[in-house]
Amino acid sequence: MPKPVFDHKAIETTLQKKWEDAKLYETNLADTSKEPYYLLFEFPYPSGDLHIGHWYAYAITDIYARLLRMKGKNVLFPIGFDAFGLPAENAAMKQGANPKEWTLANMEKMRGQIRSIGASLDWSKEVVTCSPEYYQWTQWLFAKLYEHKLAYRASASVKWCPKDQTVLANEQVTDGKCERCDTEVVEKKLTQWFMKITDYAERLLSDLDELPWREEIKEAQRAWIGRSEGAKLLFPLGACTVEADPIEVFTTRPDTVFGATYLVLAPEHPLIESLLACIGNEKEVRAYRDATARKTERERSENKEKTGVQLEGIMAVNPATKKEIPIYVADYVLASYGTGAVMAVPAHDERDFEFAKKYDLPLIQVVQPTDGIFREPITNPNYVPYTGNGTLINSGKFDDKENFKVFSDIIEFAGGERTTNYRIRDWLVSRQRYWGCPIPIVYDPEGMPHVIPAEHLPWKLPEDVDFSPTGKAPLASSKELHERVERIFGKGWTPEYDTLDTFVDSSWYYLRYLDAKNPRAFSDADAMRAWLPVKRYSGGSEHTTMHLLYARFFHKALYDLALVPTAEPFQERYNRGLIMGPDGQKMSKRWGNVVNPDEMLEKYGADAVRMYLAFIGPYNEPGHYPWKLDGVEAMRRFIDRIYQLSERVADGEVSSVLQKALVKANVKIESDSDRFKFNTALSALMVLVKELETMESVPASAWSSFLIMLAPFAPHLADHLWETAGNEGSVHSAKWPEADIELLNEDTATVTVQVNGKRRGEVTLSSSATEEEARTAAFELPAVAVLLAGGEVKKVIYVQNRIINIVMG
RNA sequence: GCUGGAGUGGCGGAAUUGGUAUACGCGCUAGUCUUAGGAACUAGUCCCUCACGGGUUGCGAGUUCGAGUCUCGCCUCCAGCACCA
Repeated sequence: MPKPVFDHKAIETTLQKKWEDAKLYETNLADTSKEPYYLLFEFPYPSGDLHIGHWYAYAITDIYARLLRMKGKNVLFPIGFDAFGLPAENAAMKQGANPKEWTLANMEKMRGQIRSIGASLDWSKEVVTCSPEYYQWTQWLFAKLYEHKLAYRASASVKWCPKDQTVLANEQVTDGKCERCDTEVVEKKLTQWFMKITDYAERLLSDLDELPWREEIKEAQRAWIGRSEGAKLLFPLGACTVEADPIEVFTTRPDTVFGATYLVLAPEHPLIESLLACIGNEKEVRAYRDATARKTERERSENKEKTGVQLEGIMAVNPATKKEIPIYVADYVLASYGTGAVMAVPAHDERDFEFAKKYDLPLIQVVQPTDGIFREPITNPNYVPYTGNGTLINSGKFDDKENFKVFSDIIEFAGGERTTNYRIRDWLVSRQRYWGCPIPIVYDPEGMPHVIPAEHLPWKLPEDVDFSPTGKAPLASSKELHERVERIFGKGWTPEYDTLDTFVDSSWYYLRYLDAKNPRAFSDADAMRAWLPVKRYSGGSEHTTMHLLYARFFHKALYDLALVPTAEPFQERYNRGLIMGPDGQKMSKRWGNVVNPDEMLEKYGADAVRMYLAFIGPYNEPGHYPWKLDGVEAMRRFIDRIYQLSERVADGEVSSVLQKALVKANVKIESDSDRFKFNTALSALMVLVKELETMESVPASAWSSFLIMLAPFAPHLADHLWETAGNEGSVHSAKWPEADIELLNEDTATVTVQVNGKRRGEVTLSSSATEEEARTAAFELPAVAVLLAGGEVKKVIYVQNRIINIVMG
């Protein structure tokens, strides 16, 4: 007779409908009788193709949501769509679709696919960033930031993606390429909208210390913010026919200023233009400037050989030595960092050394190493620049002092000031694309920007638009938008054509979940007080220096405007791993290794897919996991074994052995799940099932406890068996069994016996056995006795219930 | 190059945080059932050895009664940053 199997096709969708009809997962945010727990994952972009990775994101966090609910927490587990963005526009151009319709259709399709995995999501709070109900508040918040000078318009050299025909934020450029399409970016000087994230650099950095995030994530953010302490020093110009301010440099090594033998300006340094008139080699300098302007930053850094041109006929004065030193323009100095000018200390800086060698510039050693290690002297051709600490020489009155002890004194002596510099640049938020949130700004006839008053929000995205990207923002082609602006603001007024980067939309969506339908405010103050910060936030590693940084900035800015009650948005952060194709490669149509999620569900069922994903590895660290059918089949077997086990359920007493097994599983599932280690939690469940399988009949009460523990992992199977076992309601409304840890205290314990640290056997002792008793028992072991005869016992180490180690001479 | 994280069976990964290394699962081997199975079930499965034994957590040292876990040095992989002054 064939064994019965779990008929997932018939059962899973029926149960999902039942849960939804019962509104089982709609969280009452005002319910204060239970402790709130805000569990969040990064909301999806509606690309239209659901990836197994989506389920990995939702189904595995769902395990925890279900567990917490059964443990009596009021759990907020919401979902929405990050619905503005480029792919919609690209599809529009390719297939002639309308970006809005394309997006809405994809969302509808994905809602069904997401639902089919059986996650306990609260859809009633769904947030869609491209809906006017949402983006009016993105605009409102932008206006707030603008009023407080945290959003501003400025001309700057920015990164431009030639393929996507839009500017990009620095964070969206990896290795000189567009994050999205991998095209090499170029620099352009453009007037754009920025957010003043640099104002928050220090707090974004120092507040990391208090966050219980993985060091990896925190370090990546620290590196991105890139704080360095140093000084600003002024180098006045020598004789020159034009009146010019001193050249300001930033240095982290003011202690080496006596060794600065030349200055270098970045090719884009504004001073060069005003000096061109009084330098001897104007043509040459212009030519060099133009040549570097044509290169991308990447091309500049790839060129290992340093290049530059001296500004002839003009000198700067070293403020420490008062001596005149030459000035160069060279592209190894970046205009975007510090002051765009550096003092070169070739004796103690590798880059300056390289440049000085090429152009035969003088080296002055000012730091003498004191570590006693032999190094080539500076007069030797093999000299390598020494960048460490030591004793100062050739430094006037600072000679013989330790360099790091006189930092401040030297800065003062040279007339400079201490400063801190950050690598991070202001966040560029405007995009020359259609499918994004319109920037709520209009320009008066003089071209001055004005924020659009709140009564005109949502400032709607026009529909009569030519999407094709020409480098000019598509919104410029809208007749309706022009008419709207003139109608409301007057003749000669013009709209802002750029839209906001989607990362602006996603910087506050977790606030909107708390009051998703509110037409009067972006969120509810009481709800924010009760629910923020988000307790646990799960997402992808790729967002460490993008979304995660932006959202922290945005939140802090709102905090300063008293709009949110906490300084940080997310308490805990977990970066999830990646589900790869069966071949271990990233799933891609190009490799033909894309796993169709719907087929998996059809064949194995949602519970098997869920459990496979849970078991694949620890969820609290980002690994790369190939999708293996063998693994899914194993979970399918496990499900059927449980299903078959249900036929043995009968009335009866729960033995103490079984009781212990239940408690053990309970404790492990709880503690492992708290650490997002669902793989080991599930293994505890497997051990318990093995235990149950050894029994002729499974007592009904033990079976119910088991089903509750199974419920987070296999919600359909558990609820179905809960019902067939004759229980009331849904297993998902049941209470998690209280673990009686006392039961785990065994009367006896197996104690390992070691001689000189080597395992020689084990003895079973009462768990309260004294050292004396353990010793006696251990000495009686034949394997031990043999060794005892050959020597003298020097020491005995006894760890109760664990180990006894006999140390012999 | 700098910074951070990590190296455990054929594979994904366990190890109460210093106390029986390899849980759980995959794969593999043998068997049972079957006309057959790439189904299901049962048993075995770190390495060397017929065995007795011995060895094993990237490599080498150290601390300790005892080290996968702590310390130091090296190697390798992953990630972030990278001409950042």
